[in-house]
Amino acid sequence: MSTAEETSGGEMEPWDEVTPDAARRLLVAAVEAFAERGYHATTTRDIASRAGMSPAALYIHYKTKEELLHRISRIGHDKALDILRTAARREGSPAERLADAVGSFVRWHAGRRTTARVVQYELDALGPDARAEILGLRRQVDAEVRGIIQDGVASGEFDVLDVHGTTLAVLSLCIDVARWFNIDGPRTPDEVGALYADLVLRMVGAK
Amino acid sequence: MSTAEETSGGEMEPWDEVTPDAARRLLVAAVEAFAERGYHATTTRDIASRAGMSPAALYIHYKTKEELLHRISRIGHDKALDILRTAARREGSPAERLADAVGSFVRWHAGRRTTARVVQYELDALGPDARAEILGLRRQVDAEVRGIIQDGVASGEFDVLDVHGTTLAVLSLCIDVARWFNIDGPRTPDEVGALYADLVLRMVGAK
DNA sequence: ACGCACGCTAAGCGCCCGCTCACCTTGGGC
DNA sequence: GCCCAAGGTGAGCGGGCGCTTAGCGTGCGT
Repeated sequence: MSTAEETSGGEMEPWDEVTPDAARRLLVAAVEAFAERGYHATTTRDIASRAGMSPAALYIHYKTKEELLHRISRIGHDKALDILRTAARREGSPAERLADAVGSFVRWHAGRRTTARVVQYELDALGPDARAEILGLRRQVDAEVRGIIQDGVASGEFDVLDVHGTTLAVLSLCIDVARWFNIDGPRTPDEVGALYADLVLRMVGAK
Repeated sequence: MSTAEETSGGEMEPWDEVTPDAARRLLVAAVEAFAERGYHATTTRDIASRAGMSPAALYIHYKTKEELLHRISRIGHDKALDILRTAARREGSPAERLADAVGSFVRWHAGRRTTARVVQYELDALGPDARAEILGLRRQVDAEVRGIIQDGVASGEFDVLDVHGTTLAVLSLCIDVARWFNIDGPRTPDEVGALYADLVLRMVGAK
């Protein structure tokens, strides 16, 4: 439960794929603004001025304010899914894989809290189509974690009565980190990741 | 871990204390609107029309839209705290008290999901003074749960390394129910409460 | 050397927001 | 029967919203 070889706390900004530079600056500004004040309370003027540009500049790179949220949400969910897949598909016992998955997932939610907040809590601000796309990614996230837990149950390593419910609870626990985690607080993302990995192993009754 | 004698799922509307009748109808309308679309995305016209009144009627009973949120948040936190205190101070072993606390707290977050959503997720929309008042209530919520866990550790019934961190995780798990719970979904509030009480007893290593 | 595509800005349009105000009903006390 | 407080309405205010448009500067291909 202690090894932390995976990325995730990795402090590199994952927005490198967004080009050109001005579009990326606007997107990063939007992440900060949405995380601080919420999507609906954020104005396009606020986003533009954080990026050092005029309000109209936003519309050169994005059709609407909602497209910004959609792009952020899409990239964030891709990253979260990638983190879980990497942990789920490494070699090792179900307990090791689950601890790795929870540890890296929590480190991401804590270390990249602004992004995670937008990704996890602003889903309802998306229109129906974008929302449906993101919900598809969430089902894949759920499937990865459920897969690990099922493996542990099948091998007799875990003791779980309600696999779906426990999966939901594990993900719920990780996701809520984005709500309460404070970078100035007493815990580092690594510490929270380690604590949560331990707690989750207890939840599944790992031997 | 199975007994569920406590209230909390109790379906009586807790808004009886709000008078006169028109003020209560406006407040209930605001809870629904805030829960569905968020505080900032909700208009005063929407609240008033849900209550069957004109937009101006709102300002007879409340000074501002924010006062509505403040009242909702205050009453909701009082209720949540009351639920936890009742469970924490009953007689019984730490494990029984913790299971009761988690069970009733979760049943409230699931059964009264609209209120819980507003209470737990719209805190940042309050001004500094109201925010500080509510944060004080949250510290009392934390203290109640921490107290039970500390009792269990002291009596040797629980095995917990990080009491503060585990308390945070337990509350976090319960609170996030308000985000994902769907009244039309496969689980009843009672079922989720029972599942979560079991999971939390595992988290604290209850004998 | 020059044109023009591209990235950006200043200005502003139409709309809807939170909130106010002048006025209208209604029901109980005398 | 009359009055007035309490509770309601319709109209509308000042302002800020998301977004558009006309035009400007600059760098690159030729």
